[in-house]
Amino acid sequence: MAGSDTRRRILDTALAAFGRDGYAGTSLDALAAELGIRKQTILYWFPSKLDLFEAVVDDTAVDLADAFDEAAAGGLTGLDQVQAIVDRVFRLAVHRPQVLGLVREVTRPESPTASRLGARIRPLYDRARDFLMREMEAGRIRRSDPAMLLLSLYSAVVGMVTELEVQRTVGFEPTLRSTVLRRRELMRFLRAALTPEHPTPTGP
Amino acid sequence: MAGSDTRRRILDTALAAFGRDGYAGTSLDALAAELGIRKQTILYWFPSKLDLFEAVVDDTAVDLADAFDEAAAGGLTGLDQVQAIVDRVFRLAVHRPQVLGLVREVTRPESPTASRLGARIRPLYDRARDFLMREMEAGRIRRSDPAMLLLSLYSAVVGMVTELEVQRTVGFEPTLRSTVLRRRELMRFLRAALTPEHPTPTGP
DNA sequence: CCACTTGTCTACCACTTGGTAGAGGAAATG
DNA sequence: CATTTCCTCTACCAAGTGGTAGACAAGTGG
Repeated sequence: MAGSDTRRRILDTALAAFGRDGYAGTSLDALAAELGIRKQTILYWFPSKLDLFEAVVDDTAVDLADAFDEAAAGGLTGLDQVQAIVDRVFRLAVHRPQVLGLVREVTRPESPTASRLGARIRPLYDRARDFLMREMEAGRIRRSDPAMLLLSLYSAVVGMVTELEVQRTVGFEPTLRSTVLRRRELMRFLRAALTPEHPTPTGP
Repeated sequence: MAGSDTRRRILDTALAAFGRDGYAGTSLDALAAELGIRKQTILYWFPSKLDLFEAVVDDTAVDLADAFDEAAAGGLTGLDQVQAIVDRVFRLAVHRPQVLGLVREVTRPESPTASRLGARIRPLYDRARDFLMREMEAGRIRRSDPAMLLLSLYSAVVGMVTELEVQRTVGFEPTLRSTVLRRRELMRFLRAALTPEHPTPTGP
């Protein structure tokens, strides 16, 4: 069926539009124009604007979960695992920056579905927290409140990645070099923040 | 003149509305209803919606600069100065959470005035970067790229503070206790991230 | 060939949007 | 008193909003 392709195209373009202009700032007419179709075709596939938005969010949550899984599959520990995830998020940010835009939009307190992505992401959150807890026990990560630490990490990473997007819109096409630089600096920051006070108990 | 009071009230309520619902998500009619006046009164004081938004941004920039100045006035150095600023930002977040909401809205790449607050804040940014550079020279802060470090700091702080708002909307009225906890955890995070590898040269 | 489904379209609707024109009250100013 | 200035209002408007109804073309299966 050829129509499924339309559905897919709508989802992709809607992701970019919602992430770029926000929910309220995106009109179905504009979205349709961008797609080269009529608004009514969108409403054929998704009964309402809100339904479309929720579908986009669900779709994106799957992508995020996949990326996360992929980065966590290596069975790394401590800072190496953290680094693997940061790398993966950066790769996502470079290849599909819209995803991060949507995350930003959807974590706005008054987002039409403030809780939706949250619910979808919850398992990832729990896994990350458990991971931090385990690594703290093992002395590979500085001991502190895992939930708070996770929040700090999340803020730092998303903030840095968002800033990449800002730079892009302002006109500075971020070079591959500058992106690599940012990622490296962020990792130095995180390493410094996460390393236990007394070095890993490997020596005598 | 009594009208100036109206202007003030419009600015305050608009700040909250724009910060909460974004620019596109805020309608002049809704804003007027919230104020108990007619939309045309708003348009009397501000010729257009965009003008109003820019006025709000400028107004907020002044507040931010003041808070920043106040926190920097003590002439502290190193991590103590950083802590003073974080404390001040948190106080702002607790007393006037709308301000942080607006910062969030205005730093969106496609914000109608993406560059405006940026321009207003630029001096603060430069001062902060210079401060970091000086402190690095003095060995009181871990050496790294000051601009990047500042970005990491900014992300971590704003992210943490935003999360306060998220928590509030989800229903968990953040207690004073939980707020204090967050601030403390953030400071531990930042201290860990900023402390130079070799302790401050105070010993022999 | 017919009945039915699928997908996209045109036509339209009620409502909201930002914005204009100008009436009119209140208060200062002559 | 008359005039002017300041402020808020009512009355509109054209353009856009999300959404409904239904025509129509292209399959699809019997």
